[in-house]
Amino acid sequence: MKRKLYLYNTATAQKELFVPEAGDAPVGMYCCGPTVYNYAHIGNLRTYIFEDVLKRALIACGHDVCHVVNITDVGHLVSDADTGEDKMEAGAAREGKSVWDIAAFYTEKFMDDISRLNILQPDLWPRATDYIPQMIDIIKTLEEKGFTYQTEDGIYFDTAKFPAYCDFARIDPASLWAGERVDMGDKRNATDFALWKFSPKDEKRQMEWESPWGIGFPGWHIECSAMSLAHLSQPIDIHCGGADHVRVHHTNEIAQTEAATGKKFANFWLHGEFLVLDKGKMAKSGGNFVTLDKLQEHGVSPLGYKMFCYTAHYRSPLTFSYEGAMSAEHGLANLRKLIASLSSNQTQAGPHESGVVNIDMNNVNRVLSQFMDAVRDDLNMPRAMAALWEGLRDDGLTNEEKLLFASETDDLLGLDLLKFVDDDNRTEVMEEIDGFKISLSINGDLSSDVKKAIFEKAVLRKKSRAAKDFKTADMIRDQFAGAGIAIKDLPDGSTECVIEDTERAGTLRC
RNA sequence: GGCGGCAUAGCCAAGUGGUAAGGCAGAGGUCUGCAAAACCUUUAUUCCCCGGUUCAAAUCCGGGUGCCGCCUCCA
Repeated sequence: MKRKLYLYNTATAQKELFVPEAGDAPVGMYCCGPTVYNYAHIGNLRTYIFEDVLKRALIACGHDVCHVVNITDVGHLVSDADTGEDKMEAGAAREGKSVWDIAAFYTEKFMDDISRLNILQPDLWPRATDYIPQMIDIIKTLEEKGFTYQTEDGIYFDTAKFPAYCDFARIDPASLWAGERVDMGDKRNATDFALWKFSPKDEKRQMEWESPWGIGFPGWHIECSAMSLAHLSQPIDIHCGGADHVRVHHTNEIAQTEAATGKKFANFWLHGEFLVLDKGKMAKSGGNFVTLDKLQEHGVSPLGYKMFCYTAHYRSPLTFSYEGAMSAEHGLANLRKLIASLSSNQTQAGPHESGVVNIDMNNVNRVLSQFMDAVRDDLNMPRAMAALWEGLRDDGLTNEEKLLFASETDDLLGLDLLKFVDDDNRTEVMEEIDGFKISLSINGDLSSDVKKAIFEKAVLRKKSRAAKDFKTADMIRDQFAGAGIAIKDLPDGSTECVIEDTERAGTLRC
């Protein structure tokens, strides 16, 4: 049985009930992917995080999904509508490598980012350069139908011949002229765009192909039409991308695809808003971009950043700061600790008797439906996260019920919420020395020498405290802190030393 | 210049007519020699400003101010 999912459709400018085109067949979901000429910054990544939630929500609502994300490894021009350098070629020149090397390198980096963010792998990762024949076919069809014209530097789509051109972005073509920023070149209309570009006569491009019109390379927009049509049936159920794609890229995709096929291109169009800085947006060209690695240097993990993205709705700009991202990192750590505390079997809260499996699905479903209602309402993650916190603190649920609830929500969130539950890597060593109970909680392996040093110092601290020599006791605590060891004096009089980093702990000596 | 969006606590932000979610940070408490950790409690009479509609407005309307995005490669 399918659950209802409401999504905001850019094409109609309203929330609509999502209905797949083809009944029980997998939902076709096409997401515009990266241009692999540089690292992805966290603003780019925000969009893939939103698309991941969308995909997981579709699955949670009972749909199968065929998810396609393209890799743009050719044809993206640096500037000036359809003139100027190709991004790939520029990147290659910058780094002294071939364009193919550049593409391979940044493709791998991007996939690594996706994996670190715990984003579900797309079913297909088509690369633009593998679809040149399909692109040429579409352009040929457009030519036959009279939608194209040739200029000195390429084949162009004549937007004047596609009257619905302005519908999607709700633009007034006349107003575009007022901007005085459109370099017309030989184009007939400001909105016309290149389908095929000829290689420059005086230089050899690294990426170029034969075509009926001459040696050259494809325009940027045609690749998405070719790759989406190659793998998904038309109309595509859902087409996604960043908000910046509405006006140009997606408008052009719709024009060329619908002109060529005579059919509707896609039913639902979803767009993720930008991650913004105090002063404007994050841009690859601006040099102010933050990568996942840079975030980690500031103490924010990839999943901490994902958590940060969940604080805002995907259709709202989200203001980035390290402070804000760090608060999400803390929030995620608190969430995991809270969830881990549910599994410790010494506490048995809740209205049920201990010793039996304390799970009443009615209770789990009650809080889970609060969470899912928010998700199903156009992916309202801020509300969903609030529902998660409230569910975990609901007195009407047993720990087991809460744990199941957390596990279910994590299928949607992908935050590794149960990370601290059943942490097999952590070992406990307990010793009683001179009447003092000391336990070590170790994450990894620790040599017996270091263990001995820790025990000795911990005992010395206890003795100092007993003798009211707090100066010595506090000094030892500081030493431990310096070695990444947290000391907790527990209510039963014992002391626990929590070792997070065994390498740092190794610096401690007797 | 044209089009669109936003303005809610120290920070990130939900909330589109019925009396302000959630997270982070902060404060107080329990515990402690002091801490840490944990737990408990608490934090916007008010939603940029000025008018208006309404029994009722953060939410609707008009005006103003400020910020941002798109129109150019962009997630």
